[in-house]
Amino acid sequence: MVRTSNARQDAVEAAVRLFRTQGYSATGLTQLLEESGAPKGSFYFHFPGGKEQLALEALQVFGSELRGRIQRRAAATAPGDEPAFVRALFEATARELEASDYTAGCVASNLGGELSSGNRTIADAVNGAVQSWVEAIADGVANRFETREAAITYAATVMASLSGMRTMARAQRSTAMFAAIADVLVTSLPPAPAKKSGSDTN
Amino acid sequence: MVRTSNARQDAVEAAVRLFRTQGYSATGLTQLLEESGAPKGSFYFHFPGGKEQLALEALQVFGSELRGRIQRRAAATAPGDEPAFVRALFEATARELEASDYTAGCVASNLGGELSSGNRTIADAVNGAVQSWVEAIADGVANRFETREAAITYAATVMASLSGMRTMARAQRSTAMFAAIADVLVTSLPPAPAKKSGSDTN
DNA sequence: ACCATATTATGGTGATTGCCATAGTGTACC
DNA sequence: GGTACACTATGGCAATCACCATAATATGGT
Repeated sequence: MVRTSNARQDAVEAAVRLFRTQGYSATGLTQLLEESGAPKGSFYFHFPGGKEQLALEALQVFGSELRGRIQRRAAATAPGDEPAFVRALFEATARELEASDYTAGCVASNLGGELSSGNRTIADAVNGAVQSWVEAIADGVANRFETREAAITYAATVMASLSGMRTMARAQRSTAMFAAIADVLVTSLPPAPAKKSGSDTN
Repeated sequence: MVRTSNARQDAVEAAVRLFRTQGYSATGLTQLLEESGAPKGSFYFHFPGGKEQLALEALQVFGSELRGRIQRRAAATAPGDEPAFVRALFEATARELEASDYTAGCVASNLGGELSSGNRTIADAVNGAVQSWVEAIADGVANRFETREAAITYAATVMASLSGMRTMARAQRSTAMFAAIADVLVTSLPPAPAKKSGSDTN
């Protein structure tokens, strides 16, 4: 119960929202604090690391939210249902884009594009978030692959496609391609294994 | 030879370079003009539309350069060599990233991420560039598909994966995944057609 | 009631942002 | 040699940038 103040959380949530729609550099601290309702006076009390610290926390929050959503879908995927799992990932992204009128970008993608070249700390955090999503996707398709490495490779392909499609769809203001592209990726999913139950003794 | 001044071209080239590594908002006009050697006094003479016009021209230049590279590879692709074409696209992106020490981002991706939500003009230009790349990729794999639509869908998948992988690789400072991901996409390439020569009368 | 700490207000720092008006210089053509 | 036009220098615009020092206030535990 310690102390009560939602200023910190408000600021981070606003950062997530704004970094998604306009990126890092275009988002000023003033706009951020105004929209969040958080007081300006306490910003450097809560975030002594300044704007960069805020970005790291926003990345963390956005990262684990998305990871949670993927993990939930992966856990609900029965052996054999992997195609539906892959399709659901694209479907969910498409719905989110439509619901947001194509403003829902990706924090990791935006921060990465602007800061990967010059800020190793942020680059590492971006990479960490992305890798956690890849792992979660790999969990959802693991049954189709013999090695973890192969599952990771496939999951990375799905992740890259999702990220790239999000960017393309935002510019195009259309989600028309999502379903068809999910089909392409389902095509390269290996057939379900014979389940080591018996008949394949060699 | 009308007039001679490379100020315009210098500015656009610097814009391409800087928008690739740090994006739009993080790139100030001062930095841009300093690095390009172009004089500050004539900026609004050459670009009355200001920074946005510069962005549109940078997008145009970057877009047609990349399209040219894809088209050249597509034209050099013999029927049956489509897997090599797809692999070459990933290979080229990987080499470019390594050569630039992972600073070589994508102008369209960066401008899209920062401005798609609020600037329809830029969003349309981004979409135009991306669609031209998709078309060019589709030309390179056309032999494997019965309809143009199917080729475009596959090409869009490749494009999205390339874009997403570029972002991921920049944050990770590694191109280790590129070859394996190209393999995944080659897997979902349909087999070469029987070449309407004879044996398939039905 | 008191103290320690958590949180915020206020007001300002210098630097930089994109943009522009005005004046001037260069070169080409007649 | 003079006119027209392409180009650039200069200087400054108001606005915003991230950041911070200082002081005031709120709120907890004791």
